Amino acid sequence: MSKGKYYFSKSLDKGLKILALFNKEAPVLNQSAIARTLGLNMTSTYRYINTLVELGYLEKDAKTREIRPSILCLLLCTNLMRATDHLRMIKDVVDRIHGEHNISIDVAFAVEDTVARFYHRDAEETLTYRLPDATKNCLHNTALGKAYLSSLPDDLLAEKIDTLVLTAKTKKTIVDKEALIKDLKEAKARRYAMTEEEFLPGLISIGAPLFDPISGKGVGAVSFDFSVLQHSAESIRAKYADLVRETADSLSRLLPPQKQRR
Amino acid sequence: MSKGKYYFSKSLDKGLKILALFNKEAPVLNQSAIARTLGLNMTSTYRYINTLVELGYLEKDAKTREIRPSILCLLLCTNLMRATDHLRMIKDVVDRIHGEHNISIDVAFAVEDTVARFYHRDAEETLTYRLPDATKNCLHNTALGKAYLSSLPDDLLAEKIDTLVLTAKTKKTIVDKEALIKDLKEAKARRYAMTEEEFLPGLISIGAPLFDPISGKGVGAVSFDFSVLQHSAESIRAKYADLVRETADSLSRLLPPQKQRR
DNA sequence: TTGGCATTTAACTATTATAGTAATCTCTTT
DNA sequence: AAAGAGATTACTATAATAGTTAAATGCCAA
Repeated sequence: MSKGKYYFSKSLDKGLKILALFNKEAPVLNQSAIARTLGLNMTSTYRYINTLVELGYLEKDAKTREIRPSILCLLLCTNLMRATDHLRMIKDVVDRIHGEHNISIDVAFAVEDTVARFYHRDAEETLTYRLPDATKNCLHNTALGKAYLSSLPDDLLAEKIDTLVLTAKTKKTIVDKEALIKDLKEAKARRYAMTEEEFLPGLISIGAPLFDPISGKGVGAVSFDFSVLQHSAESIRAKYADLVRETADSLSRLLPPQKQRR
Repeated sequence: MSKGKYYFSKSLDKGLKILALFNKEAPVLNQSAIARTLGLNMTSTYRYINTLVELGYLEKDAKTREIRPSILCLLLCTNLMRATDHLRMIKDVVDRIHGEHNISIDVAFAVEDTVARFYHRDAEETLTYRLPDATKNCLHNTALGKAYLSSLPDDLLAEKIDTLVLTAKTKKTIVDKEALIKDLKEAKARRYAMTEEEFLPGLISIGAPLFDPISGKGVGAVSFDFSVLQHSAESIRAKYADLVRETADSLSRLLPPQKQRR
């Protein structure tokens, strides 16, 4: 076993990778698909699936052999989600700002190449604590993503940008890496980022980064969203730049101290 | 390796057992507590925790060494919960009944000795899809629990009852096993169960069991809850017995086919 | 500061679990 | 009935883990 990975359980890794395959788009899978996706052979795949079935986290249709997360799995998830309940305080802050200013608000965290939306509030939305939509490929074209990127130190930013594929969601999306870096530098200087119809036509957003309260590292962002029909970019800057920065600061103070990677 | 467990990964089992330790009451744990609870030695505990930390599902406070589920873990949970989205249809049915009759409704599933409440709707409650409260020790004193028990075949019921501890939540709680069995037989015959202040003084509930649409096995229950101040047991029977049975039937039709255990 | 205590991490192998091949079984389709 | 795809089982060499022991680290009190 390689020295650095002496305290790493590959079996656990694989089992969790199987669980992580299930989502809204793939609520049901079969063994072959799992084996293929993870690059495992059928026997190992069978072993891990069987383990998860025996433990009750997955269930297998007796006839079709289709595999899906079970009710027990949901229970596990719920408990885990309850364990991170500090995040509910985020909701309270967002609700307050939303109530006072009647604006659409998003809070998201960056997890590897994904932006995980944690809380979202807008006009017709009355759900509470409706949970993350994970969106890939939006670091360069949303205020959330750009605010987060602007929080990174130069070396890490360069590294991230390097791996990004700047897909053009709209005509205004920034697709040139140099231009993006320039935009992010400006955002960093003024402590907020803006997107003007770079993600969706008609959508203007202003966002500020969230920082881990202990380490000071950027971990996510908060953004306010507006329609071009109601607001111009200039009026948004004038009216909301301070608010979005203050909101980001309030939220940052609520965050759980971030992980230490060994 | 014992023959029957040839296809069972102990490592995955242990890793998941660690994850399953976290909940609202225990949002943060340390290595010793985990080792103690699971009966693992420190090295193995360290290995699995370390694996989960490296994978990003847990995070460890650099100073205090406290361990907690991370944002990535929440993301996993959310995805898994989204995968079981058929359960959202349950919400729709419950909302409809709630809207038409303005009654408090609970839907729960039995998972081993636990009743996991899936959806709950009452007067002041406007949350959507607020997820399970797992409650132990309520099979004998709630309409949900009794309805579920009444759905079991005699042999399985006898087995369950055997392991139950009939704690007296109120003066009216049935604490005699023979009396409980008699009560459940009546419930089975009329296809609904009732509790009259057996769980909480002032609370009367009527519940009907949910059955897996394929196997026909009992998997949970739905109940309506009333206050003694507004309703008598007799009026509830007269008014809601049919409705609760029909609701249970509607919900049963929506359930995902249940797991097959090998 | 030092020493004592508790907790965490690391090194080290015997033991055990797992990977992967190949064989078998079980459906589905033709 | 035959062919084929997917799932399951048997079987071992190989790789991973358990558990012992030891070292490091952090914490607290003197």
